[in-house]
Amino acid sequence: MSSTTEIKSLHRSPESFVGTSVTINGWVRTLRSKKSFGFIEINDGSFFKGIQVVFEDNLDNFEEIGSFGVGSALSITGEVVESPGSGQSIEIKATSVTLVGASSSDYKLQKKRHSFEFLRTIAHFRPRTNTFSAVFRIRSLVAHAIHTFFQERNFVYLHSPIITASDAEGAGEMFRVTTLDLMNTPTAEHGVDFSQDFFGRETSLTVSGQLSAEAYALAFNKVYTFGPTFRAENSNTSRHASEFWMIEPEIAFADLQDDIKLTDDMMKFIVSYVLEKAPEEMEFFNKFIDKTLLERLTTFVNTPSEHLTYTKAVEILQGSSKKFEYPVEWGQDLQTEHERFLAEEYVKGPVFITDYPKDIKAFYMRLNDDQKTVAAMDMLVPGVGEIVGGSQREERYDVLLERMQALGLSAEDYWWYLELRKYGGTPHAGFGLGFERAVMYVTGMENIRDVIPFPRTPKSADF
RNA sequence: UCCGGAGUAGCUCAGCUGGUUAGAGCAGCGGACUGUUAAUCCGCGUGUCGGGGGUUCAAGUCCCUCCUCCGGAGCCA
Repeated sequence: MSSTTEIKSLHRSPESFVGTSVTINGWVRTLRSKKSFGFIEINDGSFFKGIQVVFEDNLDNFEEIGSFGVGSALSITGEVVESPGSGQSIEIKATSVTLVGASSSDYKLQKKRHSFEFLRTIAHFRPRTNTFSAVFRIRSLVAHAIHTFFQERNFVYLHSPIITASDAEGAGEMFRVTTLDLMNTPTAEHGVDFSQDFFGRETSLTVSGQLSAEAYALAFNKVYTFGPTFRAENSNTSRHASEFWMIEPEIAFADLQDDIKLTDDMMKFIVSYVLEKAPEEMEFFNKFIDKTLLERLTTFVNTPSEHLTYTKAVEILQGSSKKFEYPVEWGQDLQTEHERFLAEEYVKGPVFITDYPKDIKAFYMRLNDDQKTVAAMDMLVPGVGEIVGGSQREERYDVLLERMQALGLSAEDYWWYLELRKYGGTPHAGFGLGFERAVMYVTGMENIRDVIPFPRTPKSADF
């Protein structure tokens, strides 16, 4: 195949291409043909914008070109010229237009506006639309930003296992992994005999890599995981998916304040990175998806984040004149309406809530000196809500064991996790960032299904 | 899972207190047009009215049930 030019490079330095001949490969977005000439807008996926191609009746397949449908794959060679039209600075005057892959008139992606709901039903075509082209380029950039952030700070990227032994994580319903014949399962005294299963025990898809990350943080000091996680919860919301990606850093010799600092630095790095690398996409989101997006993101990057303790947050909520559906009471978890009020109305920006009552938080979170709260933190952002959840981990063997016993957890199941506290344990902390929620925050997209290429949610695993 | 809303043409939607041949815009197709930008102008076609059951002389419209989707809540990231 002859060398091709990416449309992105045409847009980034148009002057340098004027007068030269280029070949581009891409898909037809719109095609308008007239009696003796016509226009093709073609997009190759390299850039948010496509390029306009002019074809005239001196081409031997002029008639045929006029009949190419939206979605056709074309290879076009031509001269880059300054455009006499007002919509673009340059265009390509075609010397050859070759049909690589035909489309047809029943192509589902029409040259008109479509609802996101409809586009979800044609998930294989939606990356060819402006919005999803931008979304998934940003998603890729956010992933790169995350790796860059941690690698630059000498964190080790840990691949935590995707198949895990069950009952060792305790973060929601899990998808079972088995090779047993479901029509004829071997049974033991108390149900299915998992000793005959592939791994000789009951296994599931991971719901969190945190426990693995803790072990590795106590060897490498600074690690992060970044991979898929699975929750079999019957959650039907715009913020939950059954399969999603999570970033879970873990740092040793560190406390909750270090953890918060890391979270804040990371989030600001991601936002700055995307604003710098994808200005066209971000302007598009600001114009068509959320008109306050750029203002919100630049404010976030340039403003120190707010911190509130849970206790203080409860006081604020109780003292506000706002009427809540659920009453606010110390000891109760904050409801979505409370979190939204704090982030969207009280702080008007991202806010860290720390030191929650121990009874509403996980067993591994470090007990504070007041014996009532734990060193936990949630980062709440306007629009998305909880985007990060983290904590300083309980490093004291006896305190951890006591806490597990109080919650009825088996020390046997967590034997290696407990051993980390017996041999060279240190104060350490970490957090989990929902990758898709970060993408939603950065793009302004409101439904998690629209920031995942092929989303898995309850009752939906098409494609 | 709970609460609320919706499902009618390829898409977005209208269709009144049941009434006989179910509508519009857009997309598509055909034609016109020397510079379009979601082009414009003229012409053309399009339906298991989400599935099943029921009430009725008659159901897109009323009732029951199931399914799916959307918004909110819970669970969380």
